[in-house]
Amino acid sequence: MPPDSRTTSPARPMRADARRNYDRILAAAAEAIAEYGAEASLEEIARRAGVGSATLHRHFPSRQRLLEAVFRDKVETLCAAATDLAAAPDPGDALATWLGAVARHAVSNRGLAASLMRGAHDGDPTLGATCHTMIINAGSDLLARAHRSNAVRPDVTITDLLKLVNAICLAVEQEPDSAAQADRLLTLALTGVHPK
Amino acid sequence: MPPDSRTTSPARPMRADARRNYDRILAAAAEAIAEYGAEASLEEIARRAGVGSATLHRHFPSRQRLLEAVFRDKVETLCAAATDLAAAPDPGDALATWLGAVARHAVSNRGLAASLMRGAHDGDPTLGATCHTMIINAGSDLLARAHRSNAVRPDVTITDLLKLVNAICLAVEQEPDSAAQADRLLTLALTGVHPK
DNA sequence: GTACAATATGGAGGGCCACCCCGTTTTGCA
DNA sequence: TGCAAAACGGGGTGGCCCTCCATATTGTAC
Repeated sequence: MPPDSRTTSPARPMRADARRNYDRILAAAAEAIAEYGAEASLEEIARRAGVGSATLHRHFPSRQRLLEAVFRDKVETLCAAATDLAAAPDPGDALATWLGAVARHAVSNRGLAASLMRGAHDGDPTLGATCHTMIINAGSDLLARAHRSNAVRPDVTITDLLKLVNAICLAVEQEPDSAAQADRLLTLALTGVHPK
Repeated sequence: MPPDSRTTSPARPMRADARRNYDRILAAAAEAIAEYGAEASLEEIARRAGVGSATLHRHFPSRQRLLEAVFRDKVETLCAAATDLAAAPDPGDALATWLGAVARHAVSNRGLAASLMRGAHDGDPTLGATCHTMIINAGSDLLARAHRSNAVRPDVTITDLLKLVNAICLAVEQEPDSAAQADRLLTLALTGVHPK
């Protein structure tokens, strides 16, 4: 969803060339991030997109903005999954399943975890719908249900859980078998280290 | 412990000027890392130490090497703590206490967590005594005792636990109340999310 | 179809960085 | 005290992020 669509009220529609470049940059960024992670060189992205670096910076004033644009649809998928799982019979299982899905996405999209974790307190509180807040909103309902059914300790917050998930993903990101490791550690963290 | 001490067999002792610069760089690095974290500029460190950047690079061929030298004594403190705790009455508590200490150190020394996590698989398997392996060795005994007393599930490894601790520290590193957050999340991860 | 103002572009350049080359200086031993 | 070996560091290279501004493109009003 480029920031064009005339749903966003006061902003004029993008000019054709602007939109074309916006899309190219996004595609190049997705490619580069998959290859190098969230720290991919912005100049390299501009080069791949065939635009000048100034154009990249005009469309995306910060790396964080670019990451959010790249990951937006993945995040929307996760939010949709949360909505689906809200109807599952066991609220505790539903929450755990969803957290697992978050971990899987974060692991298979290098940089997503880092992107999800930031955005809360560095700059741009003007931008309402960051990946960070979208995910938190999506998870909140799932956690509320789990709380109500007493599947989760009342003092545990959604921020706690997401921080844990993202921390784990960040930590295993460059291991060879990161998906398995993330799953293993997440399960460990959710169930604790004690036997049984 | 600069790599001088004539205990290390085949290497000649360092020349006086080399050793002086080595120490200066180390002090400047500790200062800069405390101020800016593990990503502190190497040129800035050389500048503070009053040496040329080439000298810094000669003594520490990679950032990782420098970090390890800076954190070595902190890591040794942690290893000593592990030895002490090996005599504690409750092996499960001892392990938890030690992991808490690791977390506290990692949080109060920006960059330590990242440093502890790397070193396993990127480059330089020649260098035997990295922070990483030192910590793992220290924790292994504690975990073995905990396993024997059935305080920890048998499939949990020390690598799991340390990865968890470091992941948490990495994640909360730039929050304002990182120490409290790290402690909270670590407890959560060790005990699980379920009530009671 | 044309003219023109608004909009978008990108190359060049500044400031910062990691890392390396190599002529010069310092050290320690004989 | 002489001198080879060891260490030093200024300066160069190339990469990065980001900004300025002269130029080119676009959409629209006529």
